[in-house]
Order: sequence, then structure tokens, then C-alpha cells
Amino acid sequence: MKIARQEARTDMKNRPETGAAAPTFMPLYEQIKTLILRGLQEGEWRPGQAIPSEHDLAGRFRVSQGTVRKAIDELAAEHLLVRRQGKGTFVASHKEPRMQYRFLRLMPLQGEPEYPDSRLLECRRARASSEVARLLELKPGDGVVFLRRILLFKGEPTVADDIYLPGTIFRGLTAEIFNEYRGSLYNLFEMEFGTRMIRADENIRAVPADAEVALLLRVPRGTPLLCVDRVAYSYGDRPVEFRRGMYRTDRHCYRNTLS
Amino acid sequence: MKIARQEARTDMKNRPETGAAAPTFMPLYEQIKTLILRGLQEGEWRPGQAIPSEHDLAGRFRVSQGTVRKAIDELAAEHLLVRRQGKGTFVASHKEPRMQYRFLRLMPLQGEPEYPDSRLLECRRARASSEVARLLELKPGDGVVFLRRILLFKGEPTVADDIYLPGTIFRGLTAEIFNEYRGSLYNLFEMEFGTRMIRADENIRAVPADAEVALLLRVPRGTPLLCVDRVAYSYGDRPVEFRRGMYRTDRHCYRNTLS
DNA sequence: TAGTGGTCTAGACCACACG
DNA sequence: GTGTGGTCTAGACCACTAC
Repeated sequence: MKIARQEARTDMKNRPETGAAAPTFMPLYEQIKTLILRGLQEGEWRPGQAIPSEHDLAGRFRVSQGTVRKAIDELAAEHLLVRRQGKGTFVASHKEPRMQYRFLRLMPLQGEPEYPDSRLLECRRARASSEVARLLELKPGDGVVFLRRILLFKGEPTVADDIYLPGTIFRGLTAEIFNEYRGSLYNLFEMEFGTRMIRADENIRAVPADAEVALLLRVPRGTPLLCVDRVAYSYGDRPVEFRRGMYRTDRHCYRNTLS
Repeated sequence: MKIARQEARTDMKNRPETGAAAPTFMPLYEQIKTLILRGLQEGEWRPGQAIPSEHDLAGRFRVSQGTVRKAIDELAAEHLLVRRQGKGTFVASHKEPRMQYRFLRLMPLQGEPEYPDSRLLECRRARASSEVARLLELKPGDGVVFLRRILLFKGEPTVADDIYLPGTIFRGLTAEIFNEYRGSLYNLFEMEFGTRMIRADENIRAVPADAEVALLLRVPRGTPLLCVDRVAYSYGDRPVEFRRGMYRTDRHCYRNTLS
């Protein structure tokens, strides 16, 4: 819990750790950010729970409240924490409704957004292909958990997902667990496996439906579909999911905001 | 240049304008944000130019530097301003290289990102259809400027864009202006027409290439393409462009980050 | 009434760019 | 050296929530 500013008092410079080894400037609030991040990563505070008040953290870290405040501000901007005036600061969770649409960008062309139903088709252990291994930073042949599922909007099959998860983390995942769970998959992951998805990269292409997917989505073979390849990351930019989603876009579209 | 906090000194509450009419709380820095935004919108400071220093603005608005700082922080987070330590705060511009890829999400499947060449196929006056009018908040039949262009990566035609612009703003746009310009279209818009795109919403679907687009992109009819419908907004959420882009995704993909 | 986050201030000092 | 943004502090007060 000791941080560099203790030394900084004397030499008036904030440097990481020892205050002399690294030549780069590291602001105090960055160090506080790192400490809070560590608490999140190690599960000291769990999703949905409150972290200590700014005043408490300032005392614990021996810095001013304003410095803690700036650290929390940035973590809140990254959606890792959620501030609630008068109540406290909370660890972000995929249970909150506002989180749902950040990782599901499919919107109906007409009408209001709606939650899809999920139907699991397959759940088994497998070996990582070279592609999956590369994306998840595993070795080819490492154990993975493979899921195949369908998302249905108003009963219409709309998305077919193939999902690959590192076996070391998700060893215990079974069809039973999946089916007993209500809420999003990422909510299940954070509740049952202590792994929170905080960011994802998606690569989107247009491809013709092959025979298998055509059957699942009930469209003719060759129908243009969105092919959405996603790698999702947890704390520390650790990749913990690869999924390939095939999206029907006759009644929905992928919505994105550029800014 | 007078703001509500002058009154706030007495009643210790910051309220918009008169300090009594509106029942909602409006922080000082929000009011400063609005004032800076007005300067941007009215062209008091132009893209690429520096705005006054925090110290100057604090004096001008009669608030502390910290309050100006918070206002600028938020505008910088929205990419309307760019801070440069030691130099000043600058109006964001589409001329900066880092801006380019914020509004062009097409990346090569292999290899480094590259800038496309642009080829104008058509530039004419037209009347807004009901769909275009709705999206641009015009009346059906209002004058619009229509552009059709191709983007080529390494000489390969990859994107076909149909672009609709409000006639009132872009009346003077001609093929000559377009062709003489190097740099992005949005750079041209902000330089020649004083209109800066600051945000855009995109709706993405997978569609088969029709005969016309197939010819332009040199693909067989029916080839799956991304259809990207974009509405771009300027200051004050004013829609100022609608474009429909058809993207080949055999060598490129649309890249997106969820967070 | 107490505790939380949110706003605002005033001032000191640091890092960076430029002449 | 001067001016810019960046960090950090200490303290006052406001708005919101809960008890």
C-alpha cells in the first residue's frame, strides 16, 4: 500500500516503484489506478459491490481525495467502475441493463430493442486450433471449451455463435450451468468463473451462408450474413474468449457509433 | 460572457441563465463547455487552431482555472478539442492522421493499414427522397448534393459510396473542388464549407451485390457485401450527411472495438 | 443526521515546447 | 526564461441517498 509519492516528497518527482529505476514519469493517480485495478483483478471487490469511499481510499493510499478521484474518474470512463452519487462507487457488472447492449450491437430495423433468447446446441471440450490458439494466446492443442448457441429474437433464429474459451478458466462450464442461467453469457462468466469481459475487438465481414448455418438460421444457402469475429479481453488485456457470430440482417442490423 | 455563477455567489446554487427559472442543477463547468462549444460552432476558432489558454479562459469567464480545465477535459474526451502539453489546446481537425481511421473502419485482413484513393463518379444536385429527408431532417424535395465515389485500396475498388448532403450547406460543391482536394472528404468539408463532422451512427447489414454495384466493385452479382448506412452529425447533433457504403470484404474487414 | 460522490476554488509545483 | 498544459493538495460547500 506504500506508493512512490512517499519518496516523491523528497525529490519532488513521481517515479514508478523505487523512484529512481525507471526514467519515465508516472503520475500518482496512475499508480492509484493500478492499485485499484489490482483489487478488481484479484477479486477484492466483486462485480456489483461497492469499493471503499474516496475518503477511505485517500487515507489508505496516503494521497489527497482529489488524486483518488482522478483515478476513479478514469476507471469509470473505461466502464470498470460505476459512480452513484450519494451511494458510492461500484464495480461494473454485466448484470446492469445498460451493459447488455454494449456487447450486443444487433438492433431491429424497426421497433424497440429487445433481448434475445439463447439456445445452447453444443458444449464440449476441444483442442485449440492454431487460429484459436493464436487469438487466445494459447498453444495449439491446449484445452478449450467450445460452445455453439443460437440467439432468437421474437422466436426467430438470428445469430449463430461458435464460442471458444480457455480450458484453464472455464473447465467447469457445462450445458446444465448454461441452461440454468438467466441473463447474458458474460454475466454468467463473471458470476460463476470470476472472469469479467471488459473490452472486445470485432472484425466484421459479409459472407454467404454455408449449408450448416443456413439450416440453423433458416435461410437459403448463400444468403449474405454478417460474420462477426470477436476477441474479448479481461483485465490486463488478457484474451479470454473468441467467438465467431453469423448474423441474419434481414430484420436487424449491427449498430455502431463513431466518435 | 457573464455566467450564472455570478448570481450563484449569493444564493450558493448554480442554475442555468437567471439562476431561478430552471429547477435543474447545472454545474459551472457545463456552462463553460457550452460557451466554448458556441465558439467552435460559430467558427471563432477554426480546426487546427489553438483556443485561448486555460488561464485566459478562466479570466474571461470569471471562474477558476480548474473549472475551465474540467470543461476542456470533457470536450477533449469527445474529440472536439486536442490537448498538447506545453503548446496549448487545439480545435480537432480531420487533417490529423489519427482522425482518419475513426471514420473509416475498413482494415486489411493482412498487412498494415493503408489510405485509399478516391475516385469521383458523379456529383450533381438532386431532390431529397422521403428517406433522405427524414435522415437529414429536411423536407422531401429539398435540394441536396449527391456524390457517388469509389475507394480503392492498392488500386482495387473496395468501397462504393452514395453520399447525400444538404443543399443549403454544400451548394458550392463541384467535381472540380473534389478532385483538386487531397485528404479526406471530411477534411474538405471542414476546410471549404466550415462544417465539421463530429459523430456518426452506422447501421450495418449484409446484402448481395446488385448489377450496378457488382460492376463498380468488380465482383459477381450476388456477392455478399457490407451495406453501411451512415448519418454523420455536426455540432449540436445536426445531421449533415447521409451515405450508403457498399464494402467488399474479401480482403478487408470492418473493425470495431466494444468497451 | 451522517455519509457518499460532485463542484469549485486557490495555490504550488512539475513536465514540456519554444525561442 | 516564459508560457502552456499536467499534477497534487487542502478545504469549503452542494446534491443525493439512506436511515
